[in-house]
Amino acid sequence: MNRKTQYMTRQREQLIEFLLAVPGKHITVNDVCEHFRNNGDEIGQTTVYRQLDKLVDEGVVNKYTLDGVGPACFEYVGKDSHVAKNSCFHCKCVRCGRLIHLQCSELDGIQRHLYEHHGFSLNPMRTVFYGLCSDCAERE
Amino acid sequence: MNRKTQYMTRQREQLIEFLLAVPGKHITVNDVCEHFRNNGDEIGQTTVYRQLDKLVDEGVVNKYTLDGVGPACFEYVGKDSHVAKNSCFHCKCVRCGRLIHLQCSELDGIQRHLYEHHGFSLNPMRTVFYGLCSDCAERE
DNA sequence: TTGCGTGCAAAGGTTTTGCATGGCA
DNA sequence: TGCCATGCAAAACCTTTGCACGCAA
Repeated sequence: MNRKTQYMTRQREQLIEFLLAVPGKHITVNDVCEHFRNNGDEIGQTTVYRQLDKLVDEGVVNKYTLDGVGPACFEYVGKDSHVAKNSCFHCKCVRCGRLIHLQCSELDGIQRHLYEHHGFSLNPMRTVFYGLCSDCAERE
Repeated sequence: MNRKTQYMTRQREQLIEFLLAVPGKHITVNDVCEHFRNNGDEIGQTTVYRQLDKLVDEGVVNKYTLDGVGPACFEYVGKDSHVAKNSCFHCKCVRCGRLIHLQCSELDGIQRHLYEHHGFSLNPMRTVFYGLCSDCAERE
């Protein structure tokens, strides 16, 4: 769709800088716009969408939609996210909405299994596990 | 939100019948509406949304948004989907869009691990693994 | 008869697109 | 200077809501 970026514009630079400053956070397009609006440096919403798309294409930013509801979330994952060195998984509680980050070596087994037995190269950063967190499971 | 259903209306009956007729398929609200439009039996879009919501609440239908893009998909999973006997997982290729159904007992281990070590009750039916299918991985 | 279900129309929220202008290399 | 990037406005989409009417039990 959007493959290559050629120019380093002010907007692109500031967007990347912002994403780098909030590692592990899930940022929406609106978050980005508000941040810059509050800082005096406006960036058009359309531009944010387009630059984020590019960063996703380039593989340095990750996009997910939590539970298929609401706006998409973005997260900077770095230049070598395709190297499975940072296999952080996400669990999302479908009841209370809590998002849990898991950095668990055990789960890497899934990745290996999917690859070896099903020929599927899992991208952990893009995958969200849905279910119930312990609190909500107790309450059910 | 919408908890209990009381009435068995024509619309509800036909919707369920339709879902039962396409097991394993991922149906959108639009698919449902079109199907009935072509059959002379119209069902209002709003009603489809509302009945599907109820069926999801009741646990007999499953909802997902593939890759956070486009409309939500629904699939009939039956009355005892909460019993983990039918742990079908889905893998979605982020490149070609292919959707792969996996019925693999090995993957049940994930479920157990998440529960025992992280207190998280995974709902396999709602979870989609993202990554690359073998064809696309080869091409990269 | 009661109150849930239906469906139209409208609103709401997110994302995309067209197009003229701006700015990097 | 040549293109890509920007950003406004508008359109496109998907989904939800308000409200009057219909209908199952």
